[in-house]
Amino acid sequence: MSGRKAQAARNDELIREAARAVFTADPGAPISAVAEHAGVGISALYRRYRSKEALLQHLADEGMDRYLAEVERALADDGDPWEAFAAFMRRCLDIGAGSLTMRLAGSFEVTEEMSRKGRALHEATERLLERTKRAGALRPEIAVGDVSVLLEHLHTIRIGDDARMNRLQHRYLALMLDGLHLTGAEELPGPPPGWQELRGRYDD
Amino acid sequence: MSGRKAQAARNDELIREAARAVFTADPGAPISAVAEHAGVGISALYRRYRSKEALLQHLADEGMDRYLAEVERALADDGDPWEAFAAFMRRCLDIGAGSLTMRLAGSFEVTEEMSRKGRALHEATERLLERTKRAGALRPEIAVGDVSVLLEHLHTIRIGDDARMNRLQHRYLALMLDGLHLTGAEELPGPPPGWQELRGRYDD
DNA sequence: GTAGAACGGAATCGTTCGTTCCCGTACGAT
DNA sequence: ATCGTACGGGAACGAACGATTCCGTTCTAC
Repeated sequence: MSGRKAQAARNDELIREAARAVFTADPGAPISAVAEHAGVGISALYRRYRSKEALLQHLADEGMDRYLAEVERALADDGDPWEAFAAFMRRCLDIGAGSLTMRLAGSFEVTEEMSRKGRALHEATERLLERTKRAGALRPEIAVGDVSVLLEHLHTIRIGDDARMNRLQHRYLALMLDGLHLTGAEELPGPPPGWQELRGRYDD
Repeated sequence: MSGRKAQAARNDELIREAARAVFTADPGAPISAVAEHAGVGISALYRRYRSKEALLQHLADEGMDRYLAEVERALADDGDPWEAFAAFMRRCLDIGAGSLTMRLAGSFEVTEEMSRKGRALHEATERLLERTKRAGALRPEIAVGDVSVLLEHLHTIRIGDDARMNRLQHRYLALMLDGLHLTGAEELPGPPPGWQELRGRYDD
């Protein structure tokens, strides 16, 4: 329980958590800010990740996994399709899923593995949207890219402390969900953002 | 028409325009990017503004004027109140009003004059919202702070070239307007962002 | 032709940040 | 209790970036 090994194990977690929090708040944050937030020294960080880029890759990869888990959880939900979708969006907002990866766009090399995950994730989201539309609960013109953009931008709302910020993010999510649920409304302008457009930002 | 004086006058405009474009795209952009975008040298810039901060102040101030002009134009519109409000939001989106000032938050000293304008602007927006609500066209829980946050964040959507970007911004504005127009919906969570909260970001 | 306003852009001077290095410390085997 | 060692803290180093200044050039007005 105690001892160097225990501290090391605790630090593993501490560092992952701090990195997620710090880079979500500010994708361009210095690595020293992560160490500080985690309450450890810089070398504890470099012992675990070769470089800042390696840490970012790890974070993005982990973020994709979390997001995928949420989509699958929503797909497994047999209740009201709209409520399942809305709950999915709310959870994504809380855990930062679906946005970290995109906010980090351009700051690291994209591995083949991540590309593959990205596609899988895209398809799973597509299935969720399809199901919700079939139930007549979601505007038919909404595409996967819309979900990405919406989640990503909800996370950029950063006012007040963490609790207040979360509350405000949910306020605007609620507003958008109301808009998304409006199946009878006039069609939205412009085509939704496509796969290419969103991925394009990684290749700066 | 030609000559140094003419070029100087042209540069005045060129520089203002470039600064607006560049800092709207990236509030942290280097000053050399503005010069480059304007097609002038750096000294042309420093001849007009004492420092970067002075330029930012000028820009923010100008942005407030533009925003105020839009609110007043909307208040002067005697047609359908909802349509007047929606058109107001669309115009703000196009001219970058209501967002530049906030995106620059923290990067310069706020003058007393700007504080005063800020309050005036807040009150004018309040009147516009009130009128729209009285017509039963806007959710009653929407506050001025909501409009600020919404406009500000719509501008952070930056995908593709300028034309595409603008189109996407309008796509999400349309979605939100549908949400805002929904007077019968369940109340949004959390209190709206207040004057203090929004201004607080200037004092970093 | 010459003084002087405006320029363009290179040089300067800080600052910031990723990464490396060195040292102190506490664990755990003897 | 003690020594070897792995680990973490944080100062030091060097590169990159960007605001500001400086200097030589150009073009206008007289």
